[in-house]
Amino acid sequence: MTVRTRIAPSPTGDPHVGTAYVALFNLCFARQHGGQFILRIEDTDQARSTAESEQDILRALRWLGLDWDEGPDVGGPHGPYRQSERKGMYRQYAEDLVTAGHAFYCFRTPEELDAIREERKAAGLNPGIKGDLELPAEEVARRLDAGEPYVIRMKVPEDGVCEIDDMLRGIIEIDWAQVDCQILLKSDGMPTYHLANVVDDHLMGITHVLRGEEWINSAPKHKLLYQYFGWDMPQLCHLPLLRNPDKSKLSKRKNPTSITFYERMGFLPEAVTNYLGRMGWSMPDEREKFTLDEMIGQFDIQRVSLGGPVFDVEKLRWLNGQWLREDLSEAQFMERLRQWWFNEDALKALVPHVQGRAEVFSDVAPMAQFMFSGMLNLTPEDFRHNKLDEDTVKRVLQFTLWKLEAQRHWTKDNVFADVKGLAKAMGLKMGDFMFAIFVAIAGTPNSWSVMDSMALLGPDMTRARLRHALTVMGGFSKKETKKVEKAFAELVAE
RNA sequence: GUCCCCUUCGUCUAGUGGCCUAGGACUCCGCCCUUUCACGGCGGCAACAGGGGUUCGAACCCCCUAGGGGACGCCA
Repeated sequence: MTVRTRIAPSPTGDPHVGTAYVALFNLCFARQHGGQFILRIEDTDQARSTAESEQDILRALRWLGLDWDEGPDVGGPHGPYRQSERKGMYRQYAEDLVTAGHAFYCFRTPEELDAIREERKAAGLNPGIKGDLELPAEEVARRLDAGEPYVIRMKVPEDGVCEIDDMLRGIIEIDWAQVDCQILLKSDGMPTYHLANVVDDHLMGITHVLRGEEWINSAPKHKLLYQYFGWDMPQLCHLPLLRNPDKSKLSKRKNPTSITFYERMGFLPEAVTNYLGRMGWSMPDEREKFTLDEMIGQFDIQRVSLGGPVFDVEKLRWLNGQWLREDLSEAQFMERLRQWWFNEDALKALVPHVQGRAEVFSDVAPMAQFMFSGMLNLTPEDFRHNKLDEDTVKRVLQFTLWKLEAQRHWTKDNVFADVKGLAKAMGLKMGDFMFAIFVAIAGTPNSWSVMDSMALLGPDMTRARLRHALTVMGGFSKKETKKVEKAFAELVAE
């Protein structure tokens, strides 16, 4: 048995707890059955997937103790999508399907497709693309010769029902009419997820796939591809999605979702993994605290409950407290604390800032406390400024947050450039602009360079504090948000 | 809009037809321990979405309704 977790870097590059969640269950399932657990990082969209963001995910999983087996295509820049020689391989598979009559060349432009989707939506149909995309053979040949850009799409039955066998949900029926003629090969010659997914899983001998519920609707495409190729299909299992407190799919706007945030916050990896294991799953004896090995030992996929669990940071904190108290000796506690943020390097980075400001050592802890804190205790009054009104202060915080969310290379210089650019675009003096940022990050406007603080605190904690500040300020109403988003777009465009 | 998935305390969950007067955990409240706080101990509040079936018997099986979520990209 070989089980794989497929990992795609998130658009922001943060290692997402949802990724770890799926990985955990794949790992437990594989280990429980004495099988292999393989990781594969894949993304055909080079713009959002960098070698760095891939490494960040691997590092986060390793931190959580989710060790994987070395498979033929283990993560990193060596993932199958990345290898140019394999680009040709995917093309070959796609063209084989064309030859066999299971796929066809399509020359429609994005504009034409949009029009078709609009039309279908207006007619009350699902907007998926179906049929009438295929051209007569001569026309295809003519356009191919003319060098027109094209994609390869798979053919899909017009009607009938596709049965998907899910390990937890039983048979799921989906009408073929709901399934569109999925693009297999993009016009740049890269495979889409759907093609690469099936080809890779087959080549790697994957027997079981545990993935998020969001994939249920594309399962028919995958099943059909297996049939077209004449390959055995892996067993599918769709896990529930982690949720925000408002029940929507877990997202960073409403919850900290980055694994590195929890690391920076001072959670123990054992506790985080333990907590993820309690999401939609329970030990037969219902105990709350257990190690990864204990979970593997007792693992039974049938004990997964299907309701989407709400990720509750409160309970995670409690569980972490249990680990801290019950599983660490004093020596171990001290050592973990050191490792966390009282290590040589972290303290060394602080010295240049505190040495010039302190008169006695007892000044150090008060002025540096925000470096060792999670969310700061702030009130709206803390943000009152003698020149800027409340709305402007909120905009400063919001714009900075948005700007920094897009920042993928977290260095002092880059952060500085982002902030300075914004201040200029808003027509504010640096000093006035920075006020709110200081309060949000350091809790007071009287601190050392907030750029240094942000660089030291890292992207996760910085963004979290900006979000927290915005929450303290009461945020924006729905209507305001629209206006503010527009203003930001104009600002950035200039 | 179309389709798919889901539904036990506010939250995480136990429960696979009688063991259910529905159990545990987080949160909250009270009491105890304690020079304070925390930890710990004890106790309390709090749920089977609604309606129909099937059955001697339903949280559990079936149907309908409602609610929530997801998918509908040259993203994954």
